[in-house]
Amino acid sequence: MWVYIDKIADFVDKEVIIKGWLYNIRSSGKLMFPEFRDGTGVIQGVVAKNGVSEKIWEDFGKLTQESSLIVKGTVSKHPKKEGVYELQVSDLEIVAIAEPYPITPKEHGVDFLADKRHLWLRSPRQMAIMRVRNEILQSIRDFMYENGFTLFDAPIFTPNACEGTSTLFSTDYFDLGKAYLSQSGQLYAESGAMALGKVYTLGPTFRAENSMTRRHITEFWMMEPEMAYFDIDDDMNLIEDFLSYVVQRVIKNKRQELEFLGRDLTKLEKVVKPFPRVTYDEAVEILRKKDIPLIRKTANGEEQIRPFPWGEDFGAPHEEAIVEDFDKPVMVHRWPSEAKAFYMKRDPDNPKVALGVDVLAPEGFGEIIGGSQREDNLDFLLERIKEHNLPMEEFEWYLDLRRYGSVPHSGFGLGIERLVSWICNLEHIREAIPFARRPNRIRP
RNA sequence: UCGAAGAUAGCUCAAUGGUGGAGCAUUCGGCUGUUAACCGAAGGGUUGGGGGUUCGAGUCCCCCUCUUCGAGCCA
Repeated sequence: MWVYIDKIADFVDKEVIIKGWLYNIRSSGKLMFPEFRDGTGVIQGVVAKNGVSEKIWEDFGKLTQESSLIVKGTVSKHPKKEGVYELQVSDLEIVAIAEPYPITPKEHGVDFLADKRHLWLRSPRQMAIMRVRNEILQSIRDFMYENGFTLFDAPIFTPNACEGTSTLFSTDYFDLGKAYLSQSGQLYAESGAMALGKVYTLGPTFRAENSMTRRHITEFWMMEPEMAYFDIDDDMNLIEDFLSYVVQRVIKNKRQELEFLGRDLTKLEKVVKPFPRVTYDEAVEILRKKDIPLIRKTANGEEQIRPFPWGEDFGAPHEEAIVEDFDKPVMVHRWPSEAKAFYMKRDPDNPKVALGVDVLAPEGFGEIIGGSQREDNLDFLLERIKEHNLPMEEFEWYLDLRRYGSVPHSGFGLGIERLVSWICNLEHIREAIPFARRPNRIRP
């Protein structure tokens, strides 16, 4: 009977068939200890020379790392290790002998592993990350579904630039000129919210930013909910509920994987609502008290250091300083409107700030969510589009949403790979997606 | 785009300006409880590319390419 390794404990003393690959093999004269993996786990086999036919013994001698095979044997408990099972092998069918495998059980450099990404994904660590990613995406879908959101897929080819064209990938689109790869589905989600009330998009987005950091990829997945009649506080309430649900569910269902990745679960267990809410003004106060300055390179290459001025965006050291006193995600809200996107609504109580919110993950993982209440007034929106020098004709359909029954509404965008990086405690975002796209890498 | 470090065997790394080595992987041999098993042997190199200094360059100098790590930008 064909069984998967993760279910092997149910088959002690029974004869089973495992279909998979050879992960490693050790031999000790008349004994061999092949390790089999099948995608669900790894199990050590025991092959005794006097327990199998001469042909099977010889066949095991031919096996190389990652050779594919089908083995038959009896499941037994490990003689020394509690809770560990072995397969007493009785038969072997070689499916394919693998050529010398480039990824050995020893250490490798990141560039080499990136070149062999299609094979690297077979290592236990990468498989654990992919299982956590799967759980994260499933829990997102479940949360949205159970809370009355409708999945509303946004197009990937777009004619317009949501926030300027400098960071867009472009391609030819028949007789219609240039098409751009979407960097956000938000504007389309807003039209969905006006139709269905609560919607979300979930799909790939693209940024042509030459950012070579551990937190950037050029193609990343984003989840963007958009809710009619939600103000900025409703938006933040949703963020709390949502993030708490996802993190706690991943801990519950993927504990083994997180532990394998060396994740400190006590830190994730603290991620339950409410989250601290810090206004931009308060955040600037924190930076001044902690003496974290703004450092800028001037035109002649000199470093200019000054106390953090109101109105500037936060860099990596600032985010870290703001987050370090908290053990939960921090919601920084009410940002200087000058620095923010055209669609954000100004605070009626203080027009200098926009009703935007950024969620900074703990432990220095930085921004994982950016959201806002949207400008619902047609005239203000027209002003903003002019101020930002955006092509008015491309936004006509978007302006219609304000012409035909405009309502207050809010939403946010969540970077899936950054969430995966944080939950898995990854050094680099390249491990958070099967095939990371970065400015210097498009293969494999 | 800027700054720093780096590129030597399939991989990870050594090598005062003076005959380029080791571990793993591969091949062969040994071992009946191995755990990144171990022991023995073998094969494996245009030292990223180009130019220069020198009796002699992996090593020093210049140019280029690529990589890594930071910064900026952002999710």
